[in-house]
Amino acid sequence: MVTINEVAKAAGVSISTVSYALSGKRSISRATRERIDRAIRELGYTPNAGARMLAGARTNILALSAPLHADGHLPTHMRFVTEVVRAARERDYDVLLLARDDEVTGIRRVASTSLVDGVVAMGVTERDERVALVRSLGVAAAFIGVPGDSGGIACVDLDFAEAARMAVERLVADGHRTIGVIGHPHGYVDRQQTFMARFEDGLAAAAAEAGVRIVHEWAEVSRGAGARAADALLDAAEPPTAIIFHCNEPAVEEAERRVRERGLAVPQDLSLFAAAASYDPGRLEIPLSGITLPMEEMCTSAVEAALGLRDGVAQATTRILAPALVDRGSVAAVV
Amino acid sequence: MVTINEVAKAAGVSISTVSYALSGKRSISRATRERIDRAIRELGYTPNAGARMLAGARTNILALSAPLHADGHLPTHMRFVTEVVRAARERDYDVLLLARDDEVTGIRRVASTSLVDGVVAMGVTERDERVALVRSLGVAAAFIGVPGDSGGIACVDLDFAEAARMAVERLVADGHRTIGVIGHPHGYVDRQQTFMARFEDGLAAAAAEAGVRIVHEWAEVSRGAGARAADALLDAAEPPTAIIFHCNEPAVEEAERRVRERGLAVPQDLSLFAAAASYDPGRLEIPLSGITLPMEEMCTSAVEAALGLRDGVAQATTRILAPALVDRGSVAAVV
DNA sequence: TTGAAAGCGATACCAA
DNA sequence: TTGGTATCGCTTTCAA
Repeated sequence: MVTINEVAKAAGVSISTVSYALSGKRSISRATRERIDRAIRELGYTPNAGARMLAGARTNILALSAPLHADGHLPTHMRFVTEVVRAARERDYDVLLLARDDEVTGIRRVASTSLVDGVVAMGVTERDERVALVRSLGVAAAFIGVPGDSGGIACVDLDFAEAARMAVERLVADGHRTIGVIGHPHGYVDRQQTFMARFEDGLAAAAAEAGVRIVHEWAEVSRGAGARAADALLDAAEPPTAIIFHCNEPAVEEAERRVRERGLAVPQDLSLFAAAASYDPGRLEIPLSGITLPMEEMCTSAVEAALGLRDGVAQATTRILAPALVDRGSVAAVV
Repeated sequence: MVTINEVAKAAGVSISTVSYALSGKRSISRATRERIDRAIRELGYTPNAGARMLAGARTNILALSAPLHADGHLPTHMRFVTEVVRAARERDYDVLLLARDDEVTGIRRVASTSLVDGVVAMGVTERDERVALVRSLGVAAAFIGVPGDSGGIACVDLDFAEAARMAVERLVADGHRTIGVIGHPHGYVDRQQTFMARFEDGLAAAAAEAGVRIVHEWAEVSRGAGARAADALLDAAEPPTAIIFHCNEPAVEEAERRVRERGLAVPQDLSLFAAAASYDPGRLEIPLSGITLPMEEMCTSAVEAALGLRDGVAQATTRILAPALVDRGSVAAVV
């Protein structure tokens, strides 16, 4: 392995000069810089990561705590993971993946050994044990999702309450008075994934204000659950005239198919709205008006927060992203 | 941060003794060991990762090169990733995820800086540039999939040719003479994912030997592709009496639904077989007889290979796993 | 069974 | 603009 010593020797300078040439932390004469660059190129030198970690203060590695549940949606999960990797790489960071029951203990391990400079946590719950953990470890961290006790830690999330409100208000504006909602598997609520409660609160508040009725169904992960949820809503005595989807893509696809099978035209007979979609609602069989989860921004923001907090978690703040509603013609006035 | 020095001081021993107590590389008296353990516990000591990497020869980090294509199946991809993480963690290794166009260049980066001890590569293609790369870098590596030029490198894969042969032979044994095959998106073939050619070769060889006809369709990722493929097969002048699925779960689900819609009973009217399934064919709407991809074993084997090769890539070998056929009643004799 | 000390390969301070 | 060198925290050889 080529070391900085050999480069220095080859370039006829001291190792500190090579180091500074590499980091750019002090000015180097043109001639010296060129000699160093040539030596580096010719020798094929790459600085040793371990030595850098030890001597420098940083590792240029970020940990991603990515818990996956049995009823979780793998494509959604994977998109978050790859977006975090992208954002990290754009900042010259590598990502260490903590998964498979190692999402919590792994944080302690990699942080206490100074393997990583920061931690990004996804799949955040209301009483997330990782909050206290990163606090006690004093490691820079950012949560994708807002836990109950978020004081002093960095979080980023879509404004789910506002997303729900916008969905309801959009439908109410078109005269809908009974609105169906198909939600994620109920396990999401049970394990207190934070966005669920905030979405539900937003729904209830907006519905109360507008004086409209909300009918709720939950689409489990099993095959046919989306269709069954749609049936349950539409078979009711007073069926909704609009449905808000707050569930994963497979359930939406099934529901759309069932709607079509029932001979209902969208939006003439039934309005559909995708809320906080982790997929592209514009590419469904029936493209849906709605709000898409800003994954890219969420992950970018989380990575930046996890890297910026060099002095610990104290200065961190919560960032709530405003939902953007895109109209695709799946919502219309009640006939 | 607590260092080994402080532990040594607190325990009243030298740092080398502490180090050896930690690594277990030389025997320590019971009394000394207890004093050290207590000091470690009381001080909350955890060895510094950077220092370990620098002084020791290893980093306890493994890189996972995980290319993802537009037509790739995210759940399958994710399962491979998590299985690699599991296998790595069981061996006290962490996984650094290389993705998002960094699957190749990332290998060079993490290997040349000695950030990782080994590399596991998935999504292997026939002429995979990562093969030459790991060879030139001299980094320990293991491929999940067998590239064209696999000499001297570690690979592990299911025996796709044998899987195809078993599928054909199973159907032929029940008298099927025209067999339909629904394959992965054709992009898999175009980019030369190695398992595709081997599967196709096995199919062709087995069909030729048995003197039966193979009719091929490819299910793209678009919605409805699985159903269309099934229709294309069943609408033919001489429709197959059996279908082998060598595609992802969504396509299989669609095809099954279409089969049902066409009023065909399985296996009375049509036999179905899942070959090299990345999902559980037993949990489909119509449970399928077939061969499941042994992901767990593949990933475990890859991780072990990537870790075992301490002296470079020279002693690596290819490991081909035998397919296991499980009968679930979806195949029967032609009427 | 234990200790002293020489590295490992960088970074960055202090001088020049 | 550049060089010398202490330092980071650990592993491992060599001695005792």
